[in-house]
Amino acid sequence: MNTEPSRRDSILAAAAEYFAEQGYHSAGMRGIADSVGIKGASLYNHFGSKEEILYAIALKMTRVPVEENLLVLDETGTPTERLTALIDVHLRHLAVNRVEHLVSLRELSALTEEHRDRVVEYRKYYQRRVRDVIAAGIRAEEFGVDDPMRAAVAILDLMNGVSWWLRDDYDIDSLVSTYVDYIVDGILRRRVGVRGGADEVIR
Amino acid sequence: MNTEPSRRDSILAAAAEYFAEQGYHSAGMRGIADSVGIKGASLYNHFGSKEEILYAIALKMTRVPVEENLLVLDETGTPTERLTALIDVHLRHLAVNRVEHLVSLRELSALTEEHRDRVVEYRKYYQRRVRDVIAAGIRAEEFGVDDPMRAAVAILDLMNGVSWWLRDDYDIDSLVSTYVDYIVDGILRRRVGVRGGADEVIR
DNA sequence: GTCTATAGTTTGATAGAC
DNA sequence: GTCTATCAAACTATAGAC
Repeated sequence: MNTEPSRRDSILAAAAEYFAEQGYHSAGMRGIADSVGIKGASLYNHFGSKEEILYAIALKMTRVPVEENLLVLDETGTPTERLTALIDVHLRHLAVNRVEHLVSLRELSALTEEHRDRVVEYRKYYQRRVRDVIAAGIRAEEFGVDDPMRAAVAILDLMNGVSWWLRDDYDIDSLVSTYVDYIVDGILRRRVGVRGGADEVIR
Repeated sequence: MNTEPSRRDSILAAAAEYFAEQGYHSAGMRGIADSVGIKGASLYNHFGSKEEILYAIALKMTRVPVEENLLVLDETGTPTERLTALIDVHLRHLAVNRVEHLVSLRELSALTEEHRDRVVEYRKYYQRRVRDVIAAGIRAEEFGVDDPMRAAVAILDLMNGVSWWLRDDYDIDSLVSTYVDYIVDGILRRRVGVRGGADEVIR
């Protein structure tokens, strides 16, 4: 098995770093090529255009979470357990791919309309799946919120905000545990069983 | 009193719209000028450079909140009351200046180092003030979180995330009320007085 | 304060040798 | 697949007439 990163992957990694630091439109093909150790023109042997590089990054950061993170929602368990598992994998995936995540959030408007639509579709699907597990939690009387979609948007904003400030030396286990707490026991106000419903707990 | 917007203000509004839509580096001086109804060269009678336009937008969206929003933290009241008031004014300010807010969040890296430092300083100060009122709430046994700074960052990510998706016809009163709930009764797990502490309520 | 005209760079992308 | 050389276009910013 070959562990060498392909040239294509090297380009994507260098471009993501560059786009994150300077912004997509400010970063030039020559700069990206420099980081990889080749000349600007050689990039076009691997990608048809600069926008296709951005699209590859954005697609990876939206399709992979849909295909991998969402699997934990299909396993057996209560809505609380399944959502907790999703928060865990979501934040860990974000932490491992922090710059790519930041770029795909921030540079969405730089994509062609067709590519942007594809990316947005994945994001909306992810959002709906989060909404659905929240709705299931409400029906199971585990969660105490009114509007599952609004809660899903808030929760995703909260988690994705991490990509703006996360540092490499940050303790991810601690981050995950805190954010599970903020979301499941906090925003969604997980009910406590015998102690009564959320209405008694709050206000 | 003159209610006409100055040419300078018209430029800022048009530029913010343009930057929000296309991104700072992609938006050209000609396009901004077109929106205002003048030629590109005329912009330089009002701003020394394109970057100064961005700086004016970013500065307005960081200095004004510090000078105005934070006033509510100095009024009398419990930490819960003061933080609730801050969430209210923060979200309303964000809603009124949505595109400027989005631009100043997203295009921070396009500022010169000196300008970026100034903007970041305001943001950090704002963050510290939020942290402080959370810390006061913990001491008063109103809030049940461990790390006030981490909670402050999360709360600001949650609120600022709104600028990515808010639409003009959104019901702001409802938004404020939901987010106060998410934050004060949710993330910070406001204690309930006689019913016992957060330890009893959660888990 | 706005205009026309343009300087001076830099950009994304292509052609063709090797 | 990488290189050198280069094109055409777009950019920010300036000069100078009005």
